[in-house]
Amino acid sequence: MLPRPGKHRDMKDTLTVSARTRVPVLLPLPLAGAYDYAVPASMALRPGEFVSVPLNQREVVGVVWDPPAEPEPNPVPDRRLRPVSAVLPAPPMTANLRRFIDWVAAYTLSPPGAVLRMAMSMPAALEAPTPQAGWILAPPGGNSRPRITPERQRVLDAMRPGQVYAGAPLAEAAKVSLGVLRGMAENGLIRPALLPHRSRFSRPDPEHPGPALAADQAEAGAALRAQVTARAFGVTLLTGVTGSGKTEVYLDAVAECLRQGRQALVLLPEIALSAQWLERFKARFGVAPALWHSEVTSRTRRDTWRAVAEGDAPVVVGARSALFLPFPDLGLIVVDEEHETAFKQEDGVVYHARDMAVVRARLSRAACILVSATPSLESLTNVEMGRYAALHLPQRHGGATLPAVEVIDLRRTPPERGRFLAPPLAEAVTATIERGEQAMLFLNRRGYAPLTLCRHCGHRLRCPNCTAWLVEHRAQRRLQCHHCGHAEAPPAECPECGTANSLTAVGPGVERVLEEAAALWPDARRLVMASDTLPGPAAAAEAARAIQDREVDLIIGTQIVAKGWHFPHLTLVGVVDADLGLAGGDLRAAERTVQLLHQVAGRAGRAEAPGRVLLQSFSPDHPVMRALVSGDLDAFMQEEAAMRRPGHWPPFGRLAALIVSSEEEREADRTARDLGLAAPGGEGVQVLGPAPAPLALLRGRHRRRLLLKTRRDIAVQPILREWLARVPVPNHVRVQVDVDPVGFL
DNA sequence: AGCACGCCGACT
DNA sequence: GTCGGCGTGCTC
Repeated sequence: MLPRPGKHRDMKDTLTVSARTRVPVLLPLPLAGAYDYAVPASMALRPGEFVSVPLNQREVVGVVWDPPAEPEPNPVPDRRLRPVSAVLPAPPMTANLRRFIDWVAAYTLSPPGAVLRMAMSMPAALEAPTPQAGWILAPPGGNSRPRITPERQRVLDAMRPGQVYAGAPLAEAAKVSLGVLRGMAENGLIRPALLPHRSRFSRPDPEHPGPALAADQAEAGAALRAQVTARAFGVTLLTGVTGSGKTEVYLDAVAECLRQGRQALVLLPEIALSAQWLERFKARFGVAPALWHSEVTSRTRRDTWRAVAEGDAPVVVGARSALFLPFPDLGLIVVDEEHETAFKQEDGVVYHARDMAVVRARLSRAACILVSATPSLESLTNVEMGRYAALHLPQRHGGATLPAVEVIDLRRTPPERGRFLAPPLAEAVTATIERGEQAMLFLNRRGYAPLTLCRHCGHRLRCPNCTAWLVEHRAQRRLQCHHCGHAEAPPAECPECGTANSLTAVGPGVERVLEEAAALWPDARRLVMASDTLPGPAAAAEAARAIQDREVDLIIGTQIVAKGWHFPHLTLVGVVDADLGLAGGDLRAAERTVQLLHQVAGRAGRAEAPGRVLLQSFSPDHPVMRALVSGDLDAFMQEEAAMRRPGHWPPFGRLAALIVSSEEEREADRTARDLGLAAPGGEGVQVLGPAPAPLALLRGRHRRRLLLKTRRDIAVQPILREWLARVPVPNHVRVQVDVDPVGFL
């Protein structure tokens, strides 16, 4: 019996062009890899194309991925493949962004689709840019001669050949209704056409007369420009104290990148994306850059994504997620405040944006500039090893000098009982305000008090879901957990022993410092700056303006005051608790404290008036305090290096953390123990733990932690992959992998 | 990540 | 007797 023609054709297709009729499609879902789909004969697909494909009962947008280097061991048979539904009218994803996504997935041990999802956080951008937005004159010579009414004539008179008109203005100009236009379109007199899309992103002008550069700035700028002109990968660490003009120097490199016709990306920690920074950009280039961060609304997100993909947004300034934008020709990535831990994404795909920026720059053959007044030991070590170039700006400009830093020994001059400002600090604030200058009190703790205690039985109010105290927010009359969002009303009596009026606030938060300040300086104009008192960039910008315009005498703030601000009349900074960040066994506690307090100190004395910084501490001899007083951060970092090198701690070795978590404590313990028993070993490989994670209970999940530490020349990923494959993980138990952990998790 | 299937409590 | 809770498992 002859085969049926249809069937015969099917087989021939399968046999002869199967290699071309099957494509891998990566979906923005946490699946193990790309799925294969059949390509309809009418469709030409290349890697990078955005496509819509069926998945289960729904349609999902994905990206045609590259064929695997070696064929899969047991592929889904052709017959079971479902066809690609449609190709979306969007610029295809470039090969280098695809390589970047693969690289990040492999490095962080994340499913590639989870990484792809970060590059697809703008679904609407993939649709055709609103079709039929306008009208154009149809070419003459149609078969039928439609009737030309006076109304239609007026429309024809209002249009010039080849030009596209938006409907509403055209109808208005011709004094007709929109219905007339529709009728004319039906009769072939006019045709729908896309309006030439006016980009909402102005091109920054590299030749715009920006601020003049001092000699040292110009020299550093020239070195960076040369790196951009080379059109090759390279990393430079740009350092210099606050006020030395690092921003103007790297903007000079951005200008060079624009002259080269390539795109530039500036990454900032979210909180440093201030109005003041944007002003400096505008001063240099005449226009604002495209912005990309979590608060950019969906419409702007869509337009920005599309503009980036089409090369219409030459400069993007954004938070870490901007790394996954579809730049077709990225020539420069700047990571400002490169030491900031905010660059580390802790949920979902766990990655460090500074490190991934270097990778994306390498894949794009772009220059990369890491910028900081207080560079990370990682970057300093990379300079020392010759992997990164280094540029340093030694002096402050505008005649300003570095502030004098002193420690107030809280053991010798303690504050009054129940107070938190020691007499020397209070006196300094009084004197500063009396001189008509501004003072700032810094305390990196929100709310009124970090702990509430029963005076009768000693009970402490804890979060029911986390290993954490509830923080009192007196203004809102709430007790809050800063880890899970749990909030409750302050109880009238102790929940443990039932004693009334026995609960007492222990320790200060900014609200409590404000209370003390109100008592000490009732006439001073006070302003609290914390993430919960400044909801959004507009409020922050208004606060900054009020401070610049001297409407404020005393600023009380958490770490959001540390970055990106220029307060010209601020001459005194008091750090209420300089020891705060040092508690806990964190590897980088000292480094981070120095960086944060140095940044805060840098707020003081930026204009003519010299600045003064007072650190309240119980351990004035701690290396951190000594480093801040002497200002010799280089020596401090060398001591840090000397402490970490012998044990192969980062950056002299590699670290990966496994966080095992479960709602059932026993399950978490059991899986953590099993992982511990199956731990890899050998020369240069060590596993620490399991141990309760620093937050042993978080959001109702019990957490255990293991740390894998290896020599620097040993990659952790293959070891982790084999290790995890050996240990079965029960349902409801999660094992989160964190390669290069920072902070304690 | 969705969306189905599947097996146990309060309703017309 | 059904509607619906969300546990678990699959998607080329």
